[in-house]
Amino acid sequence: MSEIPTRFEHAEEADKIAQAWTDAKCSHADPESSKPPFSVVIPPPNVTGALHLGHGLNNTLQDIVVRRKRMQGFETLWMPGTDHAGIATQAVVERRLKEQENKTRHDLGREALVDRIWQWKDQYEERIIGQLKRMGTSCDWERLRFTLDPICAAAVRATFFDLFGKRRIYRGKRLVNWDTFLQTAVSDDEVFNQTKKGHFYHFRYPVIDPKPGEPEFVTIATTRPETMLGDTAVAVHPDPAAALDAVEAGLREKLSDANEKEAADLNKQIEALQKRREERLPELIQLRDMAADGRKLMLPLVDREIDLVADEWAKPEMGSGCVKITPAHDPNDYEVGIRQDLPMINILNSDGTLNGEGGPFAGLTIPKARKAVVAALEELGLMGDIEDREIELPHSDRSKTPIEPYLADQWFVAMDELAQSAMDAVSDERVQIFPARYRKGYLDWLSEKRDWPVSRQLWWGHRIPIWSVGGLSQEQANELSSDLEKLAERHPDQIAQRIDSDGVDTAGETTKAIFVCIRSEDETVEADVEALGLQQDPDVLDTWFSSALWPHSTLGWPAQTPELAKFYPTATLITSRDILTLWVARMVLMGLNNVGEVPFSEVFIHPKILDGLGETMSKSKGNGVDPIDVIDKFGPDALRFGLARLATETQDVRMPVQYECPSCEKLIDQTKKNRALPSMDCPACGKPFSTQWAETEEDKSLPKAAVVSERFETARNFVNKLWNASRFVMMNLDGFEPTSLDVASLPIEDRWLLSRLSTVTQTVGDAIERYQFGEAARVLYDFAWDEFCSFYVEIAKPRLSDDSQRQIAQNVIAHGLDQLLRLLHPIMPFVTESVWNHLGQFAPKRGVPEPTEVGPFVMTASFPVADESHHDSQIERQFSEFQQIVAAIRQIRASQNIAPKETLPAAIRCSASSQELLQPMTAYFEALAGAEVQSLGPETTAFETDAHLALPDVDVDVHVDLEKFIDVEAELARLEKLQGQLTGQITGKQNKLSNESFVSRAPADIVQKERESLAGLQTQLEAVAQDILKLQSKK
RNA sequence: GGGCGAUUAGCUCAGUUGGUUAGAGCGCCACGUUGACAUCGUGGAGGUCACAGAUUCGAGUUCUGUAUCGCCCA
Repeated sequence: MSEIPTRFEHAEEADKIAQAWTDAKCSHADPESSKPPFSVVIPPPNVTGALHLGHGLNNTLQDIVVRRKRMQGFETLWMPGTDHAGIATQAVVERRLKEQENKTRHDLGREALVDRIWQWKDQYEERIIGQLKRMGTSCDWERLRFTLDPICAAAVRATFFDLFGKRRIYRGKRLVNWDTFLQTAVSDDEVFNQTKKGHFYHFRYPVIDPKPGEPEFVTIATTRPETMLGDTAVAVHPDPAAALDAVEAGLREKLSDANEKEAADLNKQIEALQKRREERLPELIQLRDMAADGRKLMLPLVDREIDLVADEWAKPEMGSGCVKITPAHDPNDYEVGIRQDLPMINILNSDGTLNGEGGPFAGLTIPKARKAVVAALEELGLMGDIEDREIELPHSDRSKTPIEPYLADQWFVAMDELAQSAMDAVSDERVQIFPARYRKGYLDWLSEKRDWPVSRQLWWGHRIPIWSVGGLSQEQANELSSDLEKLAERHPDQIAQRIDSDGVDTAGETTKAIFVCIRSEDETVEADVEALGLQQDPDVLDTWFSSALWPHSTLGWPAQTPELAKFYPTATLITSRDILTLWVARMVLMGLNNVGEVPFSEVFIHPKILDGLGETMSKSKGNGVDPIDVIDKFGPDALRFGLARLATETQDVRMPVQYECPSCEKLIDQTKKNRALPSMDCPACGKPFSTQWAETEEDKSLPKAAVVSERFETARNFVNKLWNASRFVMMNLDGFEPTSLDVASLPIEDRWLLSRLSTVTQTVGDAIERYQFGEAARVLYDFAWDEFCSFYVEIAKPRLSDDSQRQIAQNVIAHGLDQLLRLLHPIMPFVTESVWNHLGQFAPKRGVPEPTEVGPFVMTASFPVADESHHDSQIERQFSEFQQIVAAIRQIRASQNIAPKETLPAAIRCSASSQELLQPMTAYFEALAGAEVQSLGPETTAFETDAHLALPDVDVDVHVDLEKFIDVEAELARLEKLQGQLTGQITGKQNKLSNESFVSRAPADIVQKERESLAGLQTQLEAVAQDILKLQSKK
C-alpha cells in the first residue's frame, strides 16, 4: 500500500488512463447496438484559434451529460469536429500574410491562399483536438468531422440543391455590409458600431426651372458628402404639418409624466419645434407640392437630373427637413429607393475606391473623395455650414475597418416558411430551451423572417454550387435551357436550372441569365455544364450554412446511414448564448427541412466566463486562459470540477486571472495594465518573465508565464481529498471479503451513510437532468468532504481496527467509496478511474446489500440509482444529533484552548430514545472530539467544574469536565458572549410574539414554533447565567 | 430606444414554494503535524442582502420605481 502516493499525480496518470479508455473503445458508439441511443453533437470549435476556458466549460458540461448517460446504459455518441469559420479564419491568415510577408491574397491567388488556410486549419485542429482530449472529453474520436470535409460538403450541396429547387434560394441585388479591406460582404452579426468624431455637412442642390415664388435651392445635410455622387433623389415629407404634430404630441405625452429636470428639457424641445414650424413649415409644404408637380433638381458635380420625391423617411423636425437619397449606399435610402422606384447607382469599386459613376472623382479612396467633393461644392458656392458631430460608424468585426453599405448580387435563403417551422418547433416544445428566458430572443429573432444572405466574397468555404451565364436574349436563353434539359436527362437528379432577368442591354432590351445548380461534386457534370459556357459563382457560402447542417451532416446525411437512423435526432445541445440565433435556430430549420425532424429536443445555454474585471476572455485582450495551462497546474479533474461548479442558473461568472511566475510559481493578479505588457518582473522573486505579447528577442528569451486562475485551487484540493480518503480506505481493505449484509441490522453510522447516499444520488441525478451542474458539483463536494471524509471515515477508523466489526465496516466503506466514484466520475473522470482501478485490486466484488463483480472501468460502470429503501429520515435526524454534540464539545475545547491530544470527560443529557442510539456510538466521541463519555441519558448531571452547552433543538445538554484545564477567564468570555447572543434572540422573539397581529394572523404552527423556541432560549439563558455566577465565585 | 440579466461577507458565488440567528470556497485570525490528506484538521472574526417604496403578521425571496454594471437587438 505504501506505493500509493499521497497525491494524485495527474501529470503521470491522465495519459495512461486516457489511453486505456481508447484501447477499450469506451467512447466509441455502435449504431448496430440494441441499447437505446443518446447522442450529442459538439458545437464545433472554430479552427481560427485555440480553445479557452469558455470552450472548457462548454465541453466539460457536455462530457458530464454524456458520461452519465453512457453509465446509465445508453448507446452514447458524442460527435466531435471543428468548424472552418469562413471569414474569421481567412481574415487571420490574410492578416498574417500581410504582417509577415507584406502580401495580399491577390498576390498569392485563390489556390495558394486556400492551401495556406488548410495548413492553418490542420495546425489548429490538432491543437484543439489535443486540448479536448486532455480535458478528458469522451467524444467518439473515430468520427471526427470538419465542416469543410467531403461528408459535410455533400450535405451542403444536397441542401443547396434542394432549396434551389424549392425556390427558397434566390439571387438578388441587396445592400450589404461591405468590408472594403477583405472585399467581402459581412453579415449584420459581424458588424459593430463605433462612435467617431466627424462632421455634418449642409449643402444645396439647385432646383431646375423653379416657378416664380419657389425656392431656387434645396438644402440637405449629410455626414458622408461623397455619397452625393450616387444620389438619385431628394425627399421631403408628404405631410410635414402632421408629422410635426405627431412629434409634438409625443413630447407632450412624455412631459405629462416627467420629473422637473426632464420637464425643462422637454419644454425647450417643444419650443424649438414650434419655432421650426413657423420658420420651415411653409417651405416644406411648398417643396412637397413641387415634388407632386414633378419638379426636378440638378445634382452638382456630376450634373445629373434627380427627382424631388415625397417620402416619410424625410423628417421635418430634423436638419433642413429634406434628405438626400442614395439608394445604393444607405440602408434607409435603399428602402426609399424601393418605395419610390428610384434608380440605384453604385459609386464604389469593391476595394472602396470610387468607380466611373464618381465622374471626376473616380479612383479616389473614400476619405480623399470626401475632401475633394467638399472642396468642389465650396468652389461652386453650394456648401453651407459644417458642424462637428459624433458619428456612429459601423465597422467590420473581422478587419476592424469601416463598413460601406454596398449594392451587390447575393444569394439569399427565403426565410418565411423555414423560420416559421423553427418557431413552431420551439413554441410547441419539440425543442425546449433552458433556461426558458432564452425562448423569447430565439422567437423574436426568427419572427422577423429576414431573408438570409448566404454569399460571401471569400475563398475559404463551400463554393456556391451555381453555374451561370448572363446577357442572353430570350431566344438564346431558351436554346441553352433546352440543352441543359438534355444534360439533366443524362445526369438524373443532378441538375436544376432557372432563368432570371439579368439586366438591360444597350438597346434597352431586358437580358436573361441562366442559373444552374449541380447537386453533387461531380467533375463530369461540372465539365459538361461549363462546356455550355456557364461559369461557377466565385463566392462561397456563409459559414453558418454548413454549421446549420451539423447534427445531420455529421451522421452522413443525405446518405441514409446506420448512424443517421440510430442517432438522429440528437438529444441535447449545449452551447453559449451568443449563437442561439445564428446557429441553433438555423440548425432547427435546416434539420426540419432536410430530415423532417428537429435536430435535438433540448438546448441548454450555459454561462459565459468573464475575467476578474468583468470582461469576456479573449486572446486579443491577453486575458484568455488556455485550459492546458490550468490542467498543467491543477490537473484535468480540477479544471472540470472547477468549471462545473460555476455553471449555475445565474449567467456569467467572473474568474479573476493570474500570471503564474515561471520561476517561483507565485500567482500575480492580472490588471488592465500588466496584461498588455510583453514582459514583467515577478514581484515575489524579482525574476523577469514574458507574456503572450513578447516580440523582441530579449523578451522572447525569458521564460513565459502561464495565464491561470487560482479559482481552481479549491477543486484541486478536492481531488486530493478524494484521493487521500480513497487511499485510506484501501489501506484498510486487507483481507476484504465480500459479504451479504442485512441493512436493517447495520449500525446507525452505516445506515446513515446508505441513507445519505440515497439522497445524494437522487439530488445529483435530478440536478444534472435539469442542467444544474453547479448544484450537482456542490452537493457531491459537501457530501464527499463533510460527510464521507469528516464523519464516516473518521468513525470507521476504530471499527476497522476492531476484528469483530472489521468485515462489515470494510464492506460498507468499500461500497460507499464505490458509489462516490461512480457519482463523481462524469465530473472528475481521471481521478475516479484511477481509484477505481486500485479499488478493484482489493475489492473486485463489492456492494451493499449484495456484492457483485465490477468491471475494469468506472467509465462503463452503471451510474447509481437512488435506493429508496436505504433512505431513513429518522436515522439522518439522529445522526445529526450526534454531529451536533460533537460540534458542541469541539467548540468548548477550542474556547478553552485544550490541546487535541488531551481527552476530556464528558456527560450528555438526552432523551431515553437518543440514549439508546448514542450508547453504541460513545467510542466515536473519543475519535471525533477527544471526549470520553462518562454518562449518557436522561439523568445525567453536570460536573463540579463544568462547561455546558445546550442544544435545545434536539433536547440535549452537553457537559464537559474542565477540572484539569479550566481557564476561568476564557470560559467566562465564552459564556458572556453566548449570553449576549441569547439575549438578543430572546428580545427579537418576544417582540414578535407580543405583536398582536402576528399571533392572530400567522399560521398556528408557526406561532407555536416561535413560542417553543423562545422557551428553549430562556431556559438556556438561565443556565448560562447560573454558570456565569458559579464561575465568578471561583475567581 | 427595445429586450434580457446581474447587484448577498475583503474576493468568487449559493440561497428551492415568503417563516428560527442569511450559507460555501478562497482570503483573514487563533490553535494544531509520528500516518488518509498541511493540497490537512478544529474553532473564530467578517453581511443595513444596491437604493426607495408597496403587498404581508412576516421580504434576500413577491410587485413598482431608481441607480450602477453586463449582454443582445435596432
